[in-house]
Amino acid sequence: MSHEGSTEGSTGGAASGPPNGLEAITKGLNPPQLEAVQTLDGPLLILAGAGSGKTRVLTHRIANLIATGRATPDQILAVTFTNKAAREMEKRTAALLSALRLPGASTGNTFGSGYSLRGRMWISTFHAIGARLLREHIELLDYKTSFGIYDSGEQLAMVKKVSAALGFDEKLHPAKNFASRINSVKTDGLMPDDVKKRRHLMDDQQLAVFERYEEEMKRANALDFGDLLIKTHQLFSDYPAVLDAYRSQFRYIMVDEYQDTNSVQYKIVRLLADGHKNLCVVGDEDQSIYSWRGADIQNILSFEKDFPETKVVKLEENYRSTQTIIGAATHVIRNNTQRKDKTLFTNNPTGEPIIVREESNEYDEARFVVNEISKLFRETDVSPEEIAVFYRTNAQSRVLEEQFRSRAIAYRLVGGMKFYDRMEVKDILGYLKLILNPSDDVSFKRIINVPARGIGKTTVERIEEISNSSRISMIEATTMAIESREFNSGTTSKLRNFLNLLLSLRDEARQVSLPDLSIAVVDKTEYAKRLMTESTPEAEARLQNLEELQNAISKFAEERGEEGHLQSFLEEMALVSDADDTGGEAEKCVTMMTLHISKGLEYPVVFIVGCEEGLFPSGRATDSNDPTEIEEERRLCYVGMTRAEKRLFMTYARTRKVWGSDQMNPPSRFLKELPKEGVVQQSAMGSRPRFLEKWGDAGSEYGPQGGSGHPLMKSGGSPFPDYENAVDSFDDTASSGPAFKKGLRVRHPSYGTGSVLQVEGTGADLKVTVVFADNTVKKFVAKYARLEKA
DNA sequence: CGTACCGACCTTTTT
DNA sequence: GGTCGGTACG
Repeated sequence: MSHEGSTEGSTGGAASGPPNGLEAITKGLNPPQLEAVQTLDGPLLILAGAGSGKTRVLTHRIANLIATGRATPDQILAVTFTNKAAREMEKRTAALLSALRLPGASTGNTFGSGYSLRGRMWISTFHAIGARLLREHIELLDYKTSFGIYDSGEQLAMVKKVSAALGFDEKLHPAKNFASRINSVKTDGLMPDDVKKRRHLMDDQQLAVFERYEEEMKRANALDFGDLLIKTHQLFSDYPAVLDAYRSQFRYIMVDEYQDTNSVQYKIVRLLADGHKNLCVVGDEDQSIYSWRGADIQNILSFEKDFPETKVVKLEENYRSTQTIIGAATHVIRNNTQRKDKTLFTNNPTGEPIIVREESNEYDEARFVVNEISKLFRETDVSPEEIAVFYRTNAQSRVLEEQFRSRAIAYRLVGGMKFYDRMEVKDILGYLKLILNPSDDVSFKRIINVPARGIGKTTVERIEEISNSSRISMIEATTMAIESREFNSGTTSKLRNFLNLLLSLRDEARQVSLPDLSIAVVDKTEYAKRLMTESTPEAEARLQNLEELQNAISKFAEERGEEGHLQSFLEEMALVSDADDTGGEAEKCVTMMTLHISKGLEYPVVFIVGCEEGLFPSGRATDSNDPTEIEEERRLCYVGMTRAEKRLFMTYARTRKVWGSDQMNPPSRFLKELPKEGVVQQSAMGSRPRFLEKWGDAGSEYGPQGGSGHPLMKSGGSPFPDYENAVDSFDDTASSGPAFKKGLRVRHPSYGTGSVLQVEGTGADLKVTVVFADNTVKKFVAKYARLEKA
């Protein structure tokens, strides 16, 4: 932030550097940053701690590559993890180059005042790059250039179709399981033939579905997310001429967030970089949080082995956060074993203490967050867009939203339920997809009777059967069925009308612009008309969403000009997922998002809510007790904490409604891993002296902070209830936090209701013995058992 | 064939 | 508490 911004108008060239006032490129960089920016040839590994100016180094390095004449913008390939990061990097590089007034800087597409790299430099995600390359060359792999991209929902629909066609019962063999199995092998780059050689990866049924799935995807001329990478790799490995062309084009390659690359991405990078080895990867093993989707932390841990000549630069100075925050985050991540040796430090001021806050339930927790935010508005000059709230799961946003709304504080959600996840939007997109790609059976099934046109389930099933048995698309199957008089005259005429509708829309697509086409779809399908006759609030909202979609399409077409056609729009819809730049909404809003999405961002004030065992770390991680899963959760905690610049709040609730019933979870182990220094423990439930003993001497140097009117625990007090000893001090009538106590009536999701027989152990080891109605006696580890008060 | 209601299952995290 | 699939009825 403070170290940002490029300096203009410097004169004279550095001796080692290129001409034309290059101090702007090197100015204000610390020694390791400088080294990274000036190491241009050969393999380079940048271990960039959180907030160490990574993006700055990358953009300056790109500028340096261009300024030294090593490469023109289109000879640089920069891969980022999200589209947002790509845009950010592009913007900042362009600004820097424009400030340098480099020769050639004005030859690009220049919009307004800036130097634009759009269309010249390759900065985007692996998936987007794959899509772009495949658009160009996929005919080599026997697909059509108009291929569609299936998101996870469409992929699941396809798996369902296949699974049903093979006669699997959805109850016994949920398509979801097949889909996740398929995705898991595909992120490792494996296709059915590979799995045949590694039969431990799938059982016969899974393999059968996988094979048929691939066959059907091919016929539908559709690619899933995994395909975008796998086919790109296949293109390169099977067609050396293509590989050679791109090898010579991309003379310099950079990969950001390298710790989150999966094995296919790794192979693609290797193929491209193998000739010149001008490969720079940047990452931080402590921020690897995507192993569940195939990211392999080994890629970064063994980079030096893969490229023996590698130069390693460590960026360890953090410019973002206070010493307190860095100290605490470091203290937490130190508990991980899968790390490189890297120590984050900062020269920033000590700053305010971290507040750890106990609340009785998730509503109080949300109220606390909102109260603190109002207080910040009142007492400091913090503005809404400087505040972020992070949570582990999207479901947690609801309660927070309620509180924000009730206190009239503007907020925005990043990620989660996306605009184009809405039914009506997906319906219209379904039409658009089908127009472009008539073999897209998933879209066909989606819209054949939307809006309702009297084509029922039986008819659709019959069409699907024909499609399956003749291995033809459902559109073709429909035509065939009509010709062979499959259906009665009523159904036949409805089907004819539907096919004619599609034909006329395809006609339209050839003649009119993208925005006009989408208007035509809404129009000719009578989609909007039906909604208008409904005149319910829901229908009203849907109409508004359609309008919003129309606006998005118009905006897209306007921005992209020639490139703004149907295909590029659909591609963008499939690949851009962060619902981030929705107009000016970001202004004056508090931001809420999952911890995962927060990676790469920074905010002066950060709240991390729901710090409880079973939620964060997630239940999956705590249940499995797999140390690698816990370590990944811990990295997630580290990521979240290091987003904060000045203030950090971490909260937990004693009870929380999960799936409609109350659960009691102990505070997150990560809270226990915080240092004593610089952390203030607060509880909204009054002081409970017994808790204080456990935390020991401690004593923070900070005095108690005002806790929005709540009684405040003295710093040094343990927030971690020792349930057994705490029973007495809990006031069950005042707080909703029940403790296990002999005789307490409890309910278990599978065993029903019973009463507590015995309580032993403390904290995370607390065990509860319960006798149930049918006299069975069970002993639970309280932490894992989903016991609730009956 | 369409709609309205009931119950199962659900929760990680995302390109 | 919310979604999706299944079922019963109009």
